[in-house]
Amino acid sequence: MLKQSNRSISVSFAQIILPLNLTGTFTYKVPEELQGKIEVGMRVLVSFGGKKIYTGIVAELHDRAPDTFAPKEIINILDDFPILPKEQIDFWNWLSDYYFCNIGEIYRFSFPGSLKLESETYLKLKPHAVIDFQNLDVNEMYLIQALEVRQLISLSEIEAFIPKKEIVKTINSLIDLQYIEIDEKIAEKYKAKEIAFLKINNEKSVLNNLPEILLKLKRSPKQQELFLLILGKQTENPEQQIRKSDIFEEGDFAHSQLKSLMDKGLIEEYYLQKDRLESYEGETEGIEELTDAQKQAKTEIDAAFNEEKNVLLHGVTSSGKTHIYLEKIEETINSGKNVLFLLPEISLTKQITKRLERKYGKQLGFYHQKLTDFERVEVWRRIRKNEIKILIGTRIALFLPFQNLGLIVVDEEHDSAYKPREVSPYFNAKDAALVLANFYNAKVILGSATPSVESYWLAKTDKLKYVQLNERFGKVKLPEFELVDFKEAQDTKNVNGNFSVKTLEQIRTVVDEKKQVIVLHNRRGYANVVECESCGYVAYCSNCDVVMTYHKFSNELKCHYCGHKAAKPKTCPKCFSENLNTRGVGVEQIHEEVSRIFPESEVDRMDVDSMRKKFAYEKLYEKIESGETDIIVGTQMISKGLDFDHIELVTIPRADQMLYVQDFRAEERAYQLITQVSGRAGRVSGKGKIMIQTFNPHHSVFQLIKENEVEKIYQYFLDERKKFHYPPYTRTILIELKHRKEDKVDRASKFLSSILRKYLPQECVLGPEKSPIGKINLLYQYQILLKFPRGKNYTSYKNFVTKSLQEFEDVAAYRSIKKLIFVDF
DNA sequence: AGACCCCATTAT
DNA sequence: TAATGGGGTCTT
Repeated sequence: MLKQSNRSISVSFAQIILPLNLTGTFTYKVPEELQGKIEVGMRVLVSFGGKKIYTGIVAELHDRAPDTFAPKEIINILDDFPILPKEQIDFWNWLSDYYFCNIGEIYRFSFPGSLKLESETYLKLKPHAVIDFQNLDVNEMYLIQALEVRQLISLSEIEAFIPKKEIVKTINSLIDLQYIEIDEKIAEKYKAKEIAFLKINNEKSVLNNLPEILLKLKRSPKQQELFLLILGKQTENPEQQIRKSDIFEEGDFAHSQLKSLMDKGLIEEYYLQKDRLESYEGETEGIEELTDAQKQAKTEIDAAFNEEKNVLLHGVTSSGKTHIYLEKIEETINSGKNVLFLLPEISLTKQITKRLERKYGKQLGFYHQKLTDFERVEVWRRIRKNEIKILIGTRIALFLPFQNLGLIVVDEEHDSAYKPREVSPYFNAKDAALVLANFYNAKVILGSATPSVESYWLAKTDKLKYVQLNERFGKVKLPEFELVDFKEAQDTKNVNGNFSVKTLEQIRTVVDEKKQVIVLHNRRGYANVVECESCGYVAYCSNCDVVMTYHKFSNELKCHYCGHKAAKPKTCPKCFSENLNTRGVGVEQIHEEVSRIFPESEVDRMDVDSMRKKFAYEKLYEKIESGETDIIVGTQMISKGLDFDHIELVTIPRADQMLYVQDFRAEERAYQLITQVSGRAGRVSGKGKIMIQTFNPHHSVFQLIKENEVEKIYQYFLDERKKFHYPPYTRTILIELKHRKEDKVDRASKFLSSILRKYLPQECVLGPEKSPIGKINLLYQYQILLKFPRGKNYTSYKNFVTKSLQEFEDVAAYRSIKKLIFVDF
């Protein structure tokens, strides 16, 4: 009876999300036999375009027949249960809507590749199918015959003997006839990782006949040695499995020797499946008790959560934000819910991971961009099966199929790695986390020592609960700031290269005490520009409108935008003068200088270029931890994750250059970078010192940092933002148009902005103008900036933007123009 | 994204 | 005159 009534809800059509960068979802017909089984969130196989078969996701089931086209049928369902929870589908829809990106793009970005089978899907004969060859056409016959010979055939292999156009028709017809089926097990590209182990075959009889066996092996001493090694291991510790790879690592054996032993029936090889994800196996331990200040903060968080409010936890460096996270994580887990812990980059997870590992062992999972696809599938499955209680991951972890999410922690919420501009879809993981949590009815803690101005504003306007922690753990003193007037130092000739004598003396003092020094210089390479002194020639990138940066270490010129490399010219390519000079100081040069001034000290460099080699980061990390390194010279990289006990001085030789970037967030970033890197100093001793060299010691940002009055600093930023109509007082959308032909983008951008002006208030549309970097990778770029007042109208403004973009799209001539849309950037 | 069609440029 | 390739269109 129940089944009957269920069936009366007609679900003859489905909206399918395809892994393609196309607008919207696609309508397919649900065939009769799938009608009881299909559910939203399941994966399905559908054919799209010519012959291609894709894995789509059911976004919606309905019975509204389309009237402008005849929908194709869904070929098959791939899951018994929805692989994607409802909350995730809501989340995808929100992202697509809010960030003007196609839902298929989100699907492609967020789903492990091997869960999206394409034309490599395999077909097989249905067992016990009785085939009536009389009624088959030629293609169907071919396919059946091929399957009788080969058992399994992939879709792409079928192309060899069936015309492309006929493939889908043939398969569909044979599936209809119940002759063939899609082999799901094989179709899943994912395979569990297997590890080879060895054991003595029939240990009892071997031990009984040992003398004989050894005699037999007498003429092959290597085999005997190998045999005895394995036998020894097995009898010594029968519980311990013997890994094949360990044996070959321990002794100098050849695989042929093992094979002979196996052929003689003495040794047996067997395989065990292994999780790719290494889990911590050691003991788990409890959390240390909170300090009074931390307890107070935690109480405030509890209160906020009770009022259904999310939290901005603003805690100075070393105040023990992690302690508080751990408490809340513990509570969430105890209440039966799961936790997502977001970090800007996975490489900085050392400390938090160690602490969580010790406590939660196997219930902890990791998920980030650096995992292989198979590793991703493993984590995906474990989350799906609710086996992971805490997941530590980067922004991509937002897309895992959480079952019962109770808390999301966004650590270092200000970090720009949460909104990279390089990869689409262009979403801000911090904002997305708030929305995702809402769908799951979960709570969020945004944590940072230097919150973004936007988050601070949300907290101050009561949209987030503001919780502060302003003393360092153990009441350790905050570092002392000193602004060094570099102009004055120059005038009084108290300068050695890029350093004032005063700064150098301080470095000397700290190094002599066997403490460590950080030198921050946030510019890659050796020099910005290579310039000809005679004719003024400057080396430009051949693909971009930027000068090439000189890297002395690799002796080449690099373009930091497209990656183009060129040899450093010995003479000027224009006038052949040998008078080539460099201008602009990069971190390599600072490193060289510091090494020269402190020849007996160990000076190391830390930037993306020197950390490119595998384990370079880990090696340097250890070197610093062990105290071998005296002075670390690096780019912004050093402001993250280097929590060492013996750093007592941080110097920034050319602090001004951080402020002179054409970006309304430049000052905010400078503040964050300086504060973050300062937090590395004096974490234990409380004797940290920061020396900032500047030509403008009276600049507001430096003065405010020195004063260290948080409220004043943020008020300053907010005032500036308000004055120039920037976020959080407005919402911005940046539209970037790119094309190889400059005149075409120029015209297109003018056209698009004229459409936008038609619908939107004039003051909301700025531009078009040539982007600050006019050409990257041979593409000319123009931009239009939209600024909208916050408030209810935003949605209607956004709808007009969508409408304008559609009108723009309608012009055939402009369809080849690349459009990038950045919301809230 | 990928298949297909149309048309222009180019080798033969 | 055939061949190659770029650009544009369409896919449910």
